[in-house]
Amino acid sequence: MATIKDVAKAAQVSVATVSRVLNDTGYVHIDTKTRVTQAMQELNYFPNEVARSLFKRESRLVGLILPDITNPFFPQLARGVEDEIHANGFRLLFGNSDEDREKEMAYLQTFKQNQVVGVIAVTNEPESDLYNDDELPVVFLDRTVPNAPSVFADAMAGGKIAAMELIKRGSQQVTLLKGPAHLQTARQRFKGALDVLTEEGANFHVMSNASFSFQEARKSAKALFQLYPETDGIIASNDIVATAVIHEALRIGKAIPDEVQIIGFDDIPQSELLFPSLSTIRQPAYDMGKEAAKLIIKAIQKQPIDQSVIQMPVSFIERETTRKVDSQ
Amino acid sequence: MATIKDVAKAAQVSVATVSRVLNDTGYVHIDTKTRVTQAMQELNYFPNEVARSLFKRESRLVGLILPDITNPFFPQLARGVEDEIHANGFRLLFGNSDEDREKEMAYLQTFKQNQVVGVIAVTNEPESDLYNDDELPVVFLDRTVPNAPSVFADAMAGGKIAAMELIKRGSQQVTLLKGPAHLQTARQRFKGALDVLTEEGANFHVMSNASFSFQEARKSAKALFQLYPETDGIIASNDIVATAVIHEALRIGKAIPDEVQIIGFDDIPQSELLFPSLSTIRQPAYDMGKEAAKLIIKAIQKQPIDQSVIQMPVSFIERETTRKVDSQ
DNA sequence: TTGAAAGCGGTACCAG
DNA sequence: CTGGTACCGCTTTCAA
Repeated sequence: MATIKDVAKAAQVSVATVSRVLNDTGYVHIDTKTRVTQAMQELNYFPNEVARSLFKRESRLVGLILPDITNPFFPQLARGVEDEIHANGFRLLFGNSDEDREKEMAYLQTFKQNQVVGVIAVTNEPESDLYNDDELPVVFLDRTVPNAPSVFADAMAGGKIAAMELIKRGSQQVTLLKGPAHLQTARQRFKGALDVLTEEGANFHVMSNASFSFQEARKSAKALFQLYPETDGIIASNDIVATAVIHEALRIGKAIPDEVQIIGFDDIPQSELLFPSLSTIRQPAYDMGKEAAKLIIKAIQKQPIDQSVIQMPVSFIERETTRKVDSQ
Repeated sequence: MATIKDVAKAAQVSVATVSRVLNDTGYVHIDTKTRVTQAMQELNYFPNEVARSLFKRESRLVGLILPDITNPFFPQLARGVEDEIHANGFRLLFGNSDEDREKEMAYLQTFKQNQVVGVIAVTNEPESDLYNDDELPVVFLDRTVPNAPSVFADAMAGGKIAAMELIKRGSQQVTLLKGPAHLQTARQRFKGALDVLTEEGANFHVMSNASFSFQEARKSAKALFQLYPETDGIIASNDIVATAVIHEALRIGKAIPDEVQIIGFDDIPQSELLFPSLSTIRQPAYDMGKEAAKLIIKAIQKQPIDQSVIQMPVSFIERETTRKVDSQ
């Protein structure tokens, strides 16, 4: 790799001058600029980002911490942030935390050691002092605390919509699958649905399924149909759980959506590919990632931020696990 | 952030000494070592990786280039490499290429500017001079050229197994869905299946579906059942395509697996969650990622590499889109 | 066993 | 308009 010195020598100028044309700062005669530019090309010169970072005390890197890229909700998110930061000349430093505080801390630490300019985190511990560094801009994605710069979906509205759509489509006996208690989104979804069900004076049951894993969800689904065989409408805590419910319904011969309607949350890519395809409450994951990236970029560039808490809208995606409204 | 100078001052030694205890190199008196260590703790000192990288002319970063993290096959790969490099103290610099040469080049360039110690790439252009840099170790994942350090699955064997399993399970009229011609894995799978079908003297058709996208695959699936209604066994070019085939079969009322058996490739996570769940040829994606990471780490550490071309085994995952062998 | 100092590849200030 | 140079934080001779 050629260095700035090599270029300076080739162009017969000082490194200061090369730096000037590189950064387009200060005066430099048009002719020498040409010479320098040529030298750069001939030597296939690209500035060493590390040296730059050292001097400036900041890199062009943004850190992203996700629980697990293998969980189908996160790739969309990741892609959204990556596209946006890439478009702004930043690169992504990435780590899976497995929702483990130690891991999270380790990543954050090394991110800082690499002088990242900002971090975007999907974390269960947004209030921890882990993220309490006023040197380093942080935006929380999907999971958050009040007033922290963050991007998340309107989970409560999602819960409400799910309940309303089920009722509108004629479910009389709804069962609510309550997700992991430590996830605020899950709690909000639950609360939204609960509120509507209560208001509407509907009959319903509540079941906890503490995990989003498919295997766990399977057990919950099985239990659900045994405990509440009269259920004709199910609000699952997310699409994975909804998938397990579909499986169980199919297995025991319940007709979907005629005997039982099912609604999920998230709209992960495979929900469309299920059979029957899953009606669900969509979170705009890709856009959420993008918004988070935009926020962090503004913070990095110290631009004024009008809105640092961004709630994204959710929407009902009607597919085949709910009845058509006309046909009820 | 405290610097090495701060520590030196606090411990009343020179920065050289601090550096020595930091890196455990050279002699340093036990007592001063203690003093230094204490000072580091008190100041919450962590070495600046950027400064280190600059001096050493290499970072602790590994670059990963994938076509698109949103494609369900890749998160597993990514997770495999991330886990392995993380365990070895490296961090991941990540980018989506969309199989676009320009993007790929841009990432590679900035990776180099950030002095990554190695890169792992899923690329269609492994032979391009893009990757022809003898300074920088590269390992190709999933897609490769002969003799380049790489990790990939035995696609040909996969194709063979798929064909054999279908025949063993009684399919008489197989249709082969041929994947994108530019992907070597797709070609190999196809060839493997073709060989077996030919050897066995089976009746079969071939259809091209040039894309792995679900929408395109849908069209191919539709065409397939129109053109070859007698088909009773389908080898799809991957699981996404197989999913589309399942959909179409279900839509037109073909019984799976009784009237038509279907086999996919990859074993992406959702294949298990389909209904009926998909029988498929599994690629050990997570392990492939891990192996690639191990390879790059060896290269980085200049350890001897006995095997730089690693072919991973594939396996038949029997689920519900193929008949049971006993029951035929 | 320790410290001084050069230097990694840039940037930016100050002089000229 | 251009060059000299100090410095970013760390590592590594070299000498003491």
